[in-house]
Amino acid sequence: MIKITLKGGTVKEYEAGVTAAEVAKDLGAGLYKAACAAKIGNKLVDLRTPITEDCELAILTFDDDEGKRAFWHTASHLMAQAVQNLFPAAQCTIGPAVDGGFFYDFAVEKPFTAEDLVKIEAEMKRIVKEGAELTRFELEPAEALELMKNNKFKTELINEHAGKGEKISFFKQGDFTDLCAGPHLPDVSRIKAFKLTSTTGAYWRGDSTRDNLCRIYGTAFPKASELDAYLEAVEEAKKRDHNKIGRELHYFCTADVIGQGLPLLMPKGAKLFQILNRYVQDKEENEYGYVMTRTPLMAKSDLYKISGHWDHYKDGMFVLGDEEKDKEVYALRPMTCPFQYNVYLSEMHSYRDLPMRYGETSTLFRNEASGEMHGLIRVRQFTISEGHLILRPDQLEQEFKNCVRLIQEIMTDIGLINDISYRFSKWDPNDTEKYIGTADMWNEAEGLMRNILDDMNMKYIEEIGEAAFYGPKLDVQMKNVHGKEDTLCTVQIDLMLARQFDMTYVAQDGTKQYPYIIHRTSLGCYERTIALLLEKYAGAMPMWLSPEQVRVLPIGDAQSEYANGVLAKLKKAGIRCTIDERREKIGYKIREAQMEKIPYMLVIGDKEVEALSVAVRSRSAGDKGTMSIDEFVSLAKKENDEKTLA
RNA sequence: GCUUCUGUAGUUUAAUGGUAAAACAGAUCAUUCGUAAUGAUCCGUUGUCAGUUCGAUUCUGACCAGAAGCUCCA
Repeated sequence: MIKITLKGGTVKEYEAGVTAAEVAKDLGAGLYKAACAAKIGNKLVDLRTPITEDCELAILTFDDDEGKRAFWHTASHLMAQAVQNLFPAAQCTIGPAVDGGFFYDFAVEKPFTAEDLVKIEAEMKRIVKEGAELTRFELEPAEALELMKNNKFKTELINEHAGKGEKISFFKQGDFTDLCAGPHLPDVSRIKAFKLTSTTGAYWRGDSTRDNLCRIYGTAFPKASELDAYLEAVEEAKKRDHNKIGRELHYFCTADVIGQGLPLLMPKGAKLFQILNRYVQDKEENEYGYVMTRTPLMAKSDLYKISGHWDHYKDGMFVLGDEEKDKEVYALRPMTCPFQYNVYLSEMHSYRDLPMRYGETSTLFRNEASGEMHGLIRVRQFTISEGHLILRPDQLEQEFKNCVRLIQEIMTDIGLINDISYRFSKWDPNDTEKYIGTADMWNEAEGLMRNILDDMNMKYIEEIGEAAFYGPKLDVQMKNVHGKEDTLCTVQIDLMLARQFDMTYVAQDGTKQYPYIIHRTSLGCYERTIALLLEKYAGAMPMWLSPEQVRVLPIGDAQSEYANGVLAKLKKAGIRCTIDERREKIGYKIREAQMEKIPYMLVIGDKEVEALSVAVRSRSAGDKGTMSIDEFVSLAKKENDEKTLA
């Protein structure tokens, strides 16, 4: 007999060799029916796994993240089976669970169409009705290769696993067998509600030089109502898409003749940019000891050769001129680093001068691949709150922490602090081509960063191969309405580029030393942040970020003089406001202001003129009644100055 | 760059191998109105370039642009 400790600390005894499924059944029929996978200790296992020794056991259902993934993963096998039945020539490759569902990649002659998806769904329904059990079995690599000999993709995977001396595990349901590590549901019939959402291209193993596969995305749930709720939530989220709302509300637009990835900020977008920019610059200068630079938007290729960009990033740069023909070739800058380094290089620095904190509102140009552009989130020209800190090694920790603190303060003020996550982006030691410097330097830089992050008790995920070519990064990540994650801000430790540029300081002992460098952004890329703010607030910007904060709405011409007086008072108080003096009904003017999501409307009629007051309407709370002009001005000013987010 | 899809007025949407429709927006006129749409009149369009055709917005191709995904993202 073995002792199994369950959730909540209950201990039960079972025969050795009992499976997790059997334990679940023993605990309750409901739990058994809902079980998707299990966890023994910290190890995720299939429900069929026999348990041979004392352990902690958790039965995972669809409500657990890992249970969901097993559910979706099984759904992907179900889909693969349906595809195999309908398109026998389609070769299966891989099909994992992802956030919100699953996909499966197939090698096919002709990509699937929307009609094909409908047929595949119908076939899946038929299979579910039959209700095949899934069974797991293992083979020696040679046997596995024999079984999958007609599938070059599976063969490649088997050979890789075999190289590690592993047995090869398979899952089989009905007549469909797939190479897979699991875990899986015991039975496909549990997958009651599913939808195939889209079909797209994908590369084998994510490598653009290899086979182009056809991917089908889908999602699945135990209940139809859950599926409906999910699909509705996805639709709702899309309504907040900055690319839609930002254009509708006239924050930005694009023009075919100007080019891809080159959005135009309209007056409202430009105003929001200015609000954020002034706020960031003031904060950096007044609270964090930055000095500003203003450096050129382009440079000779020589500069990028020193920085390493010419070797590591030339494809991503807009080069002006022809290297073959022209004596000198220029390129638009894809980053600010070497420009600010040259500011540093222009004079001698003592250890007493450090840290030097250079900030710049910096416009950059990156020649992104044509399929990459997305609204304001991925563009070819953008402006970031750039900064480089030149430091002595002993200053690294403090300065790094301050960079993180600055970011956190800004994220708090603009209301995104609870929407961001942190990523520790490391180099890939197996892909040294992409990086400069030695393994020792990388280990040192990453060790320094890890210590600081842990010292700050920061929660972060680690990602290999996401580092900059010159150093590790702490990336501040945020998801857009489509669930796609992008980097908002970054703080990077660079022990390498000071050497490339021969940047030095004179130490206490008179020797020349190489400084450490921190590359960082505080608010990140303005365009991207504006995009994510639009999505966060569905266009209804908090007062302090609203391009137009108050609109004065006189009911008729008779109130014009008084209304303009109110406008002047607001302007004097620094409130961004306009007046709508058109001869329209008040309901019409209100509707427009409401749809433009202006925080406050001030209705002015004879009563207000008489009482020297204003009738306040808020976009969220509606008619708030009348108050004196001064009362409203101080209320508006307070909300603006305190950066109220509600 | 790759896969799939899309492109009709400023915007949202309709229709068609044979003169392209509506709403909103805009302009003009009238209306001076109390918390989400006053009325009338006018204005304006098939992304671009080729091809097929007597005739193309419709079919085909290329290009341009947009969407989702892949790849990429210093």
